[in-house]
Amino acid sequence: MTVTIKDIAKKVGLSVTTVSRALNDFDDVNPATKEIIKNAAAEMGYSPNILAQRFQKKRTDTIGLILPTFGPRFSDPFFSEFIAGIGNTAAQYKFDMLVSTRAPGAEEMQAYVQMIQGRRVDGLIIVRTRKEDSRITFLKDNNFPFVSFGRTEGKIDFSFVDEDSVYGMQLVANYLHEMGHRRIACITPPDDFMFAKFRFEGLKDRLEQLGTHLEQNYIRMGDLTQRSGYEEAVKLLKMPEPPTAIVAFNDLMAFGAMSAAQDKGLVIGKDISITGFDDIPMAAYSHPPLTTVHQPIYQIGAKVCDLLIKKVNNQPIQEDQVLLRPELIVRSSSGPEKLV
Amino acid sequence: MTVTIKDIAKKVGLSVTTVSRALNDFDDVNPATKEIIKNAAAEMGYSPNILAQRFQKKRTDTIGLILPTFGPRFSDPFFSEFIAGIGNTAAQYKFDMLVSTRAPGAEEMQAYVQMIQGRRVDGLIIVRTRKEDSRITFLKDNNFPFVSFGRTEGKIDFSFVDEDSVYGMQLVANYLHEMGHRRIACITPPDDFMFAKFRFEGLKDRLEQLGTHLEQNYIRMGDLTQRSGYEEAVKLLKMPEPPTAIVAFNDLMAFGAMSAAQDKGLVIGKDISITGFDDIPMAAYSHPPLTTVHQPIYQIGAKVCDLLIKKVNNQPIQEDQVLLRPELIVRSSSGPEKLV
DNA sequence: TTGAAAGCGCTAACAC
DNA sequence: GTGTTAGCGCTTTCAA
Repeated sequence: MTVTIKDIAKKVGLSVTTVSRALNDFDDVNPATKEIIKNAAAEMGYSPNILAQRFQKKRTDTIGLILPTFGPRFSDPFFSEFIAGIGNTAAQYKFDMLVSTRAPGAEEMQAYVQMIQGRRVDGLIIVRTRKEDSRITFLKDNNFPFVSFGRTEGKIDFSFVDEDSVYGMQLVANYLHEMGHRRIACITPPDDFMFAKFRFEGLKDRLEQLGTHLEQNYIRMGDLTQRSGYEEAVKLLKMPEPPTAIVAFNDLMAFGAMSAAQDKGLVIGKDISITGFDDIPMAAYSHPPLTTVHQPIYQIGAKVCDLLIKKVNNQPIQEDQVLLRPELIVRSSSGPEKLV
Repeated sequence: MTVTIKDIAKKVGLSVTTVSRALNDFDDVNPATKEIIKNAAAEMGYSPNILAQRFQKKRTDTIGLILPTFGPRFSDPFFSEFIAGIGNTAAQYKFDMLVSTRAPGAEEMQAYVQMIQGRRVDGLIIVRTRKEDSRITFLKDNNFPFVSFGRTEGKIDFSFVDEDSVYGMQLVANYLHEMGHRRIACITPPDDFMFAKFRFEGLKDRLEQLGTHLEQNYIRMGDLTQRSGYEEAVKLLKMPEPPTAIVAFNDLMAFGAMSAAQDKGLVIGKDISITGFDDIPMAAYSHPPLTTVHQPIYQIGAKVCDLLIKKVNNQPIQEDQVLLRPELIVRSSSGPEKLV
């Protein structure tokens, strides 16, 4: 039998109310009484029934995260770090984190519906925003607290943390152009991902400002996995006039592209330049180390979580739309242009 | 105002009891009545208050997972896939998944204490078991349902799913020996990880059976990250008589070791053989593709979750100690011995 | 087949 | 400073 405040009340000969207030450190309880109660509680091994507390307070002290997955082998180092950022922050606030995994689509939306109508969580975190994001529309319509990692198309009237991908890609464009590259290809994810759009814009527009055109057949679409980076790079390298630089829109695809180039016997950083985006820990230890745009994923996770919990708690928030400036990390997967 | 069964009862002119039973599909309710109630519920947009249900039933319908992390950059592709396996299975059972991230140690144990004494979850999943695993001792002592991915030292009287790492490493040993390798090094994680112990045993014992000795200074300790694989490999390659094969105990460290070898100008698979363990998706797309032992992480996650939920639900379980036979995947990071 | 009533463990008006 | 009382929304005896 677990011990309840009623048991404590009986033991110390006080009412449950007093016990409750003492345990919650209300200041209208006699310090002496408070101590008696607390001692008794400790002695009896009392710990509150969280289910009862939550039910009573209509609060779950839990935030939710629904990870969009593709296929069964969902293996993205990006997410584990993001989760760590959220999880550790949540723990500081004594919040729990509920995680679901769903492929984008109907089932995913259903998970959102369940989460909010069952009030399983007090707030939600959205990742990998899309141009028209039905998740966000839904949460706004239902007036449910959420913070997203990423923005959407159109007016943005919600809290988010995002990296300035446009700027990040401008750095890449500047860099490659400076290195003499003109035949530049890219591998993007499907462009309804908002970050894909920003990254593409940043790259294309800046290149054009610099007088270089991003050719249509140099634009390939992948799905963020290493495999697709490999496959698209193979196609690019088979072209009669292959690119001298490949800009992958995330590190995983960049790794795949590197493999493809190496399979062709090319020396990366010399014969061809390849860049990534994200700077996952692995990027520093690939062969060769990857030139990429750094994204502080852990900190972003922490910030998103912080904003959300403050929101849920009705704490004041100074800034609820955070745009971070990324940084280009030049490593040896890139270098001066060399026409093959 | 959210709608409750009381509201429905009022509307249809029946008691809350009947409404409750109808909604839960009890068969002692007149089918006609049942339909009326269900229609009303749907019409009014009723959805049960999960908090109340849970409180009442003393069940959370939630399973917990506390991920052991090291340092802030916790980026292990292994875990995202494992989480997906658990999450998708949990969803089928309509269970939620609570995830915490803690560095091993005091804080971690505290998280376990909180989880179980607050009854935040109905059951827990343990990952990366250690030789003497205080988490497992604790859960057993408290008679709390759990299933682990991995075993411990000594008598194992709890449910687990594990891969037969001993066997997996025997495959590696056989293979390398057959390829002519005699100077074989390995990079293990700290050996209080149970899987490290098994993998080490499998490698060492089999090699000895084959007449090859695993030399003491060829045994390096890493921390499962790419970085440490790199660093330890650098040391190995600097030795007067470097190994002709490096057996990394997970893929991430193998990748790091590959980088180190490549930095030295070695051609992997020719000048030196490097093998991993896990077969994360990336292993097939590294350069060169990694020879490794396949571990069906997604399925393991799914199985662990399945066992745990069955246990929590008191459903019959045919086999609660599952040992899977791994498979060696030979790719091009390894080949015949070549003395440098 | 249906309803009345109790209670899960906790918090919070309100009164004393 | 402390106690009385009600109630959160639901399930579940038990009786009708």
